[in-house]
Amino acid sequence: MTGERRKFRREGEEARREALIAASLSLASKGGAEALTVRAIAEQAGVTQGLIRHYFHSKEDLTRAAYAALMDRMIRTSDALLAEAPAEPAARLASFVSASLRPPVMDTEELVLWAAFLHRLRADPEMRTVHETRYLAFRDRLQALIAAALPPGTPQHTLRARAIACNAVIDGLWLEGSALPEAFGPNEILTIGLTSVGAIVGLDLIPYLPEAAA
Amino acid sequence: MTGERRKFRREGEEARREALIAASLSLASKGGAEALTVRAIAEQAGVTQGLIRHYFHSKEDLTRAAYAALMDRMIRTSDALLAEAPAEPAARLASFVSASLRPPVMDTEELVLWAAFLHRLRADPEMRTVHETRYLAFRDRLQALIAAALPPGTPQHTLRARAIACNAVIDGLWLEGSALPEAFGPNEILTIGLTSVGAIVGLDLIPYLPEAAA
DNA sequence: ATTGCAATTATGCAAGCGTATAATACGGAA
DNA sequence: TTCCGTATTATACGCTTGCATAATTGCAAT
Repeated sequence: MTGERRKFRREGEEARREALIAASLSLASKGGAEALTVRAIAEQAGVTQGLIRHYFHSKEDLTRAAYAALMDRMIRTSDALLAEAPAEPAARLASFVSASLRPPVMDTEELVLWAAFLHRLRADPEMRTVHETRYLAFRDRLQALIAAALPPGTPQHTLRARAIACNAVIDGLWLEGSALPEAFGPNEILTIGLTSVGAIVGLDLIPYLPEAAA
Repeated sequence: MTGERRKFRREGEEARREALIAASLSLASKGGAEALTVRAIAEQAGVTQGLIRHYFHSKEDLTRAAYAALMDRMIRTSDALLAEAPAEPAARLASFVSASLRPPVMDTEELVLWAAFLHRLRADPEMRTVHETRYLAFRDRLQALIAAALPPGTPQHTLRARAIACNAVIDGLWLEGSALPEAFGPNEILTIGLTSVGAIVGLDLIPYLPEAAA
């Protein structure tokens, strides 16, 4: 007669933390920051809300962990791509650029997800650190790719400047392509990305444009 | 003895709407989207919260109006700059780029402000339209500047592609410079912006680098 | 089987949110 | 000076939020 108490299984701490983080990212990618309520997260993870405070100090703590996990996932995805990329330097650079300007990276949900955490960077030093780490990780990879594609002996400050610039084009195109997908033709962003990264570093990357899908 | 009812003056509808919009933008630039509560907005505007619903259909309606006002302000600021810019095409292009990569445009508060509205673009078609309008307005100005600086007869699709690319570099540098100001040297972003926009359109813009402040 | 611990659920609470509505007082019209 | 429309304030309601605490139950050790 009395309230039927919900059955449950005991999972390890690690599994529960991962599930809660995954639930947070899933919700944030669809509904932005406002979708991140303890009740919604718990439901998505298949638990009740009390568990959140059992495994995380606060909801903000979970949010930070989710952001760190997201940044980590992005870096690992990128590294996995590079592991399978061609060996030729210019081709490697082109694959890196292309991958950033195509789904699933260039995608409205990905933009929403990123934006969900963006505003917290201002006041939260820990999240700023995570953000900076990821930004530098990407830029360093880009700089290594650029260095490999240019004549040896190119000065370090030139490499740094070009990496910052290329990273900026990619970020800008990603942002605009994700926010206004219908404003651009198929492959337009991709073509422009390769062209302008090529112009900045002084290479022709257009031969490496992947064959299109329509 | 009874509650001292607050004194007030009757302002026109226009003044009150503007005050509420200004209050919204001021709060959002410091505290992001979560700072936008009807009570905080009303206090900042020097009124009580009931007035918001008197002049706006809902808080969401006020938010939309504030976003539109922000976009409008950005465009008018840019146009005012161009009105005072030098006549020579390359110099004009360089001033446009420089202005975007310096305070008060490149600024953490400006980024927070922008991010406060970003997540609403997903589900709100009206705000998407406003966003698209501003994006295209900027890009069109950039494209006109590029066209003026290049030989006449440059094909339209080339101009479009270069405008999209330049806009992306500027956006990307603005984003990164606003989010991580301490990660770059003084004028580094500015120099990189002029260099890479120059590389994309095929001009040398470095001579137009404004003299620095340290 | 029994026990004991902690993982998990259930419940409640105070605060803040947006919104609705009623009461008030400003200021132009007469 | 009075009066009236409405701009403005005051108050309250219902809902959701994050968090705290108490009650339960799965499960490993014995």
